[in-house]
Amino acid sequence: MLDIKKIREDYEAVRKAIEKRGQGDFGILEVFSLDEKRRELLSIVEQKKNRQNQDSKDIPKFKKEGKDTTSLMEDMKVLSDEIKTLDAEVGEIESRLYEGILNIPNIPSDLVPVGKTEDDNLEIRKWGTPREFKFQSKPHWEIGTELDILDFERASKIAGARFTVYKGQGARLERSLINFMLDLHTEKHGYKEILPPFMVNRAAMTGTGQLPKFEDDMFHIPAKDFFLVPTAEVPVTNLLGDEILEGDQLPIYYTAFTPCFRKEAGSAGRDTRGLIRQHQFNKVELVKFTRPEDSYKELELLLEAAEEVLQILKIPYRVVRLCTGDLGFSAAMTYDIEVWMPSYGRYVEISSCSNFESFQARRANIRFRPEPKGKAEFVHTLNGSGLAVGRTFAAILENYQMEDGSVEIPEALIPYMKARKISK
RNA sequence: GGAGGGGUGUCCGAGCGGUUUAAGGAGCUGGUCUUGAAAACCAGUGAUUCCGAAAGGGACCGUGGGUUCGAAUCCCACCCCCUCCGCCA
Repeated sequence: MLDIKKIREDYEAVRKAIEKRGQGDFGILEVFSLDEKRRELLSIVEQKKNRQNQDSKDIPKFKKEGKDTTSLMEDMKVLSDEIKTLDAEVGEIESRLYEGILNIPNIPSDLVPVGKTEDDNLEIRKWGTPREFKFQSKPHWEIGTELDILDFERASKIAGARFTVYKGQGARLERSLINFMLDLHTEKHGYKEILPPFMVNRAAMTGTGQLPKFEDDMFHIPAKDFFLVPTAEVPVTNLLGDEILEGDQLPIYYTAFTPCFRKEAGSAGRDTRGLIRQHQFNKVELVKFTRPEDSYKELELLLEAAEEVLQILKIPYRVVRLCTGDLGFSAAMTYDIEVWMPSYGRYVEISSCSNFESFQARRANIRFRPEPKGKAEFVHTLNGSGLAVGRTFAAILENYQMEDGSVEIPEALIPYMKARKISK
């Protein structure tokens, strides 16, 4: 959520910045005029309320003095009705204003390149060299099926398309990756491990920006009006919602493993095979709460922590900075880490590391005191995948496949797997 | 799921239709006293939010509605916490 004061005072600049996303102005003018209308009505109704407050003190006083209060009460009735009408009008405007401002995306940072599609993203760096296969390499879904560690057919029998069953060493590899990532981030990078609920309420989903705009992408549990988490970002960021932190508590680093649930409503026909696009996938997430002045420095550190997973696993990747057209709704700036996927013959997103600045903090109401007794300010929130586990699994199968159909285990995972390779 | 109890300011806690601009206490800040500290005493004290340049005003007693001239206080719905029963890993 943007600061309404900023829209009010700096309307043109905000509108221009939003339009850099290339998807129109998101109704910012309506928000601007609703805000004006609201303040206009507010001063009228508050004046009337002041009079109501003053005059209603007379009633008990007069009654005590034995005076007749009938005519005063009749006047007050009229005033009261006026206030009710105006209050309803203000309420109506406020809810439209709130709805409107919730649907305006974040302002892209100046560091974000202006562009339309992912082709305009800025490559920052590459790590590792894609392996050249001396045999016909296979896509991970074939490797996994042949080794009987992935079972897509039975998954679709019990659930449907875009689900997977992991079996045997496959299940163990997935579990090993989760533990390896959590161990790395907690032991080396100073993140505190969180295991949150996998369902959250509407307020939490609104706090991080998934609602109201993207309700169709989420799995909803009508019985309790809960949503299955689309990413651990939602429960973990909202963990500190409606709190005022002390300045010396910052920065706060959290890491969490959760499954993630997404409808993938708009991606019918894309990545239908394999682990790349599933309704349910595992992810280890990194979340930070920082002082505003530190957030971009912290973003670099968060990105490096996520990159280190692939470095240790020795899988080639590159880092891109998303352009304005590819930037997510809530983000001010995002780096994607893209892993080399031989079956795709290109780099595929495996992590998205973003600085949301105060956009989520304002929605979720997460503040801190810069000085011990000072005025509370919004923190900056950041998060990134560290990493998407299913895609890491796929990348290992493809990048570590052997000619005989077996898969070598990356060195760092051997202690977790208690095996050096997966074979039939 | 059933039956009770409860959600009040930084904290504890009173209030159950109108001098409540939320009692009292703790804490915090300043002062008096003291060689210093503690204690005692005195004074101050919404770390909330909205409008406003300011003065000032509005809102806020779990959340949302309602009744009323007037609601922390009455009514309805919902959420959360506690105790007991049922069910269950």
